[in-house]
Amino acid sequence: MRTAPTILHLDMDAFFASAEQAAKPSLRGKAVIVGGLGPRGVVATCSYEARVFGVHSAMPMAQARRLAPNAAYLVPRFGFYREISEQVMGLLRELSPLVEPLSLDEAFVDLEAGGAAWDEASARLAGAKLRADIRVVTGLTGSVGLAASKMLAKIASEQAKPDGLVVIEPGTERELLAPMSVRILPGVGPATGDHLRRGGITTVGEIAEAGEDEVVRLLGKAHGIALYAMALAHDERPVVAERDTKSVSVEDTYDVDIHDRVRVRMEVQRLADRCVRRLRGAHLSGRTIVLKVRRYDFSTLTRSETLRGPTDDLSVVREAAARLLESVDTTGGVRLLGVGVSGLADYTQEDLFAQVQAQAEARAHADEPEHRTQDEAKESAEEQEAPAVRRWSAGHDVWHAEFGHGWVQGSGIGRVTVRFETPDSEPGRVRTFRVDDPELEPADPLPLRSAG
DNA sequence: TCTGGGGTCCTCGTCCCT
DNA sequence: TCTGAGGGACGAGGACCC
Repeated sequence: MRTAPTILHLDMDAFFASAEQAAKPSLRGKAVIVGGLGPRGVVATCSYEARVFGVHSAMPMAQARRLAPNAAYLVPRFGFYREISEQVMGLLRELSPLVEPLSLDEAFVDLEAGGAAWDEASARLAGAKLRADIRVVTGLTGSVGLAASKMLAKIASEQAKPDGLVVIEPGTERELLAPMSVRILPGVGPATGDHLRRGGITTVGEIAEAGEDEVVRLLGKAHGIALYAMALAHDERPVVAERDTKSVSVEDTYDVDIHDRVRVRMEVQRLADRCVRRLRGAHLSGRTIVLKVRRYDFSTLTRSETLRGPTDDLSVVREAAARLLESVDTTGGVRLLGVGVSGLADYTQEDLFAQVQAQAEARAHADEPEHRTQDEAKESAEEQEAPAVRRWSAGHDVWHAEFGHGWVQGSGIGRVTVRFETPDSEPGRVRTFRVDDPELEPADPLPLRSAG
């Protein structure tokens, strides 16, 4: 255990919503909710103004609309968020080579490894400078936690939210943790929380008092031992810069349950195609094919098949997925289907013919980004469905020959409403066009800070 | 009032081999 | 040939995280 708070955890504040507010002056200070807008969508992130109404992440969108009917509802734009994220991660790497991104908006940094800090004062300084730099480069705010371990640094950044910096001084950890809910510990979700509560444990201090044997009895060996250590503020997990991908998967939730078996088969084939494209994009192949089915009643089952060797062959994955589907009863309807590949290798043992074919197909999809992260799948789902009639997604950027740069505020019954403004303009005017207006075209997001 | 998408890790049961 | 123990691979599901 290190003796200085030199592990930094950065968490961008309401990241997707803040990025949208920065890009769209008319949304600043307003309730903004980003997420799936379909009938089964959920909230990905919402602005602090929306949280006042009780809206929060993972809430069904229908419920959010009831709580905050006048909020701005936007579809996530992962490409845009990724660009901002890369700028932020760049700032983190200036502090240390040991940066562990957890998602687009979160990361750990080992300040000691980079020589950026060695004691509390220097760590505090590095954290403050980072927050200032993020604001200059992106215009957004991030919260910073500093502590002697990853777990505590994360708890500190949670306490710092929004737009703050909190240091947990070594030696004060157990005292700080004791009164906190067990849910603060990593790995304690609703189910584990319930188990502990039934055992009479609701706070971190009570886990420490109960003793390791009791916690193991309640939760099982691996989980129990790990959690007991966390409750004593023991967390030796290092900051790891590079992590190998363990699996690649795609899944779709359908607006309406699918009952037709033929359609289910077709969807599984489509998902297999998308999965293989992602796999090849990352130059990977895998041995185990997984089919996921969520039925009408939300019960979820998976079926998997392990091949003799790794593959990235489309027909092999398609056939395996189709075989797996035959063992699943879908009468009653399915709301979600997914196809995944695990047991990954960075090469295949297939014959040369398959390799050549793979390369040919990869070239056919050369317009896809080379490496995709989990966040990009949602985006690709939309890219997939290039419709015959142009579809304008709420929040996406557009260009109009006469009025210039704007974004889609809403669309329906043959009309699309656009607000014309840019990150550094005043809140703009709204105009409505026909969805097939030839002067209107999709546009790339503008940078949040003008160059120079 | 319903519950996304992409991941990781763990547990448990089964099967097979020694 | 039968029986049991132990371990590894595999398959399924649960929990959790962002």
